[in-house]
Amino acid sequence: MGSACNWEKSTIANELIQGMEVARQLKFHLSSSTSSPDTHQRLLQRILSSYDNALLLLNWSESSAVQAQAVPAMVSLPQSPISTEGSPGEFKDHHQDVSKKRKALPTWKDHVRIYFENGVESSAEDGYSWRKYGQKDILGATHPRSYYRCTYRNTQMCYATKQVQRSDNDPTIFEITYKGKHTCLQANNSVPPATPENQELKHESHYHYHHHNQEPTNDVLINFRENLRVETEDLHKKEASDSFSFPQGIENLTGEAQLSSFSQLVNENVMGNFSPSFISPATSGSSYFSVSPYQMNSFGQFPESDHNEIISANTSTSNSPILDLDFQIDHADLDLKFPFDTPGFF
DNA sequence: AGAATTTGACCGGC
DNA sequence: GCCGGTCAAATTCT
Repeated sequence: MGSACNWEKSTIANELIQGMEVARQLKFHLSSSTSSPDTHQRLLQRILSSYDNALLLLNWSESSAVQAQAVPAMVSLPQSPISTEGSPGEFKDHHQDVSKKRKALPTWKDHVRIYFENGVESSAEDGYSWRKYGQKDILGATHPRSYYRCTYRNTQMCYATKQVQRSDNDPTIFEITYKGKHTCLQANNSVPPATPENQELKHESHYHYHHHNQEPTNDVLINFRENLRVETEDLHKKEASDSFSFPQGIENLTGEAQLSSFSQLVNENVMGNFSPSFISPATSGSSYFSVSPYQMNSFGQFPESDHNEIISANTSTSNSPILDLDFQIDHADLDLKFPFDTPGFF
């Protein structure tokens, strides 16, 4: 897959860019008397993760190709070349019957931090409608894990799911694991339903909510800067080798610098890694820039790897969650060949 | 009343 | 047998 190659390049670039951004942020924090050593540690960790991921991606180039071959049916699977648990060829026979067997869906994780800013907290919202279907106490975890699936699971056969778990170490961080891509058409992005994260927050954190009813447009970027800070963190290497985190440093830059920084990222093909979903603060939600994943192959259409974890950030742009199955892989190409201002695209 | 959430039971993987 | 993930009936919310 040629596109996969481009995708890898950009992903590696993303990692390096991210590392740089976080390094800048760390620099900023170091010169600030108010920041805590804890923050420094975390930033440092993130920098290391970024570089780890970049290196990992380099090493994984070959194996990802192998993986791609192993899953021929996964048309341009935007999966992270980094598979995860298990070796690349270790695909189980995926059953599509709705059994209780674990679904072999591509997965990726996000870490979303909730911040209080001027009394307004930001929470996670990814623009999709989720319905909680379970909660479990996880061994070794202080907080229970919540399970959500797409609201339109039955009506639109959308098998996207996600798990939300509050971090033990930092209660302000919610680790979100997405599985499967949305195949539903949640046309009413402007009126997104309540989000699980918010529920989490509502019930567990007593955070305040700030509603935004905006389309995922550029305004979002502005609101993003003003009202929230979201953080995606790299997970363990094997989980998030293909992660992209929104530049942490961005909030520490001055207004224009932020936008500049952001747009720079967007322009630098990172955009391709953004999924269309976005903030959709609309509901109970507050604004939150979710890093969302998406554009994975639809569960029903392709057998998917169980261990493709991708972290992608999203910007939203499209009303159609199902932008393109190749969205991530071909994002570089997409940028070049598919102007977002294409009539009818939005 | 319908939708969403809660929660104990069930199932499969390890 | 344990654990994580899902189901589905009961409950709560809108």
